[in-house]
Amino acid sequence: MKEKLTCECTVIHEDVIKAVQTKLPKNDEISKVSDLFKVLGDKTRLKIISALLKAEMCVCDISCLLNMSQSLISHQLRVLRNARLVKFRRDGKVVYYSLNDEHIEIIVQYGLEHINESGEVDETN
Amino acid sequence: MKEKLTCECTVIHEDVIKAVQTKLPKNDEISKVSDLFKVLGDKTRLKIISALLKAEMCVCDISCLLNMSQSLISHQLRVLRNARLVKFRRDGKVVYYSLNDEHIEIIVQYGLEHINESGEVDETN
DNA sequence: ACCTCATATGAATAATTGTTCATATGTTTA
DNA sequence: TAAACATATGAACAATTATTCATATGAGGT
Repeated sequence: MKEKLTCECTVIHEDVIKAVQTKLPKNDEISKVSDLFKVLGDKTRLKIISALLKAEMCVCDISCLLNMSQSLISHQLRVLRNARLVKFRRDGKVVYYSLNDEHIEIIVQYGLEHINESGEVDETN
Repeated sequence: MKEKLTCECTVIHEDVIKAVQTKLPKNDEISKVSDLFKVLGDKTRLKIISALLKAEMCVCDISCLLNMSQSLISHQLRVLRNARLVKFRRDGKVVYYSLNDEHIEIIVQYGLEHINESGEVDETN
């Protein structure tokens, strides 16, 4: 007879569960990684990142390039800064942003490969 | 004299903007990639993915393992299915899920490396 | 000291997304 | 065919997040 765990359903493969249980990333690692992907999972921010992959740019440049308000770009740059994806330097009134991490290019690159290989994402829920 | 573009601010580096402009990914590529990261940018889904990295599992297994309701797991598996991150096979009443794509492991791996190297994410807005 | 310009930010609103609850579907077994 | 169980799903609600608008900050030039 199978025993119940904390969930509402009968455990089907307790051995598998036990084996996997010990190998799961820690909760706070999961948190951090999902926060990272959350930051990458936004069109505006991904456009900013794509731009910064090509060149260091100031807020105004990015705003012009993407045709989005300065305020929006500034807000999103803050999110990118908090996630340590971008760094900045100040030169007089102008603040220049650039990417902070080589991983980002690779991650975004893999993302592109994935979508190019696996075809359309099914948007119908 | 500098000319105005569609944005509200004076263009500071028109040359940079023009150079970058041609190299940006297409809008629909940006959309698809950000959709992918959006899917990865959720703790529950990332836990499911982490589990499936280790073994094929049925819905009930995952639900038990993560101590989350069957309904929640099922909903999130649908999101993962729509994004083609997981595949499934049915065996009687039981539906087994597994990862659909080798990229995912690499992307998640890079995510982990990023967060381990760049220290804490600043949560203070 | 004042004006201008680049950037940042708080607060309000709009939009999206995650979770729960109730229930439906589909398969197996009695 | 009825009961039992695994999974799926619609609708409501809760929570989070993106965007806008108004305004603040901070630096440079006059």
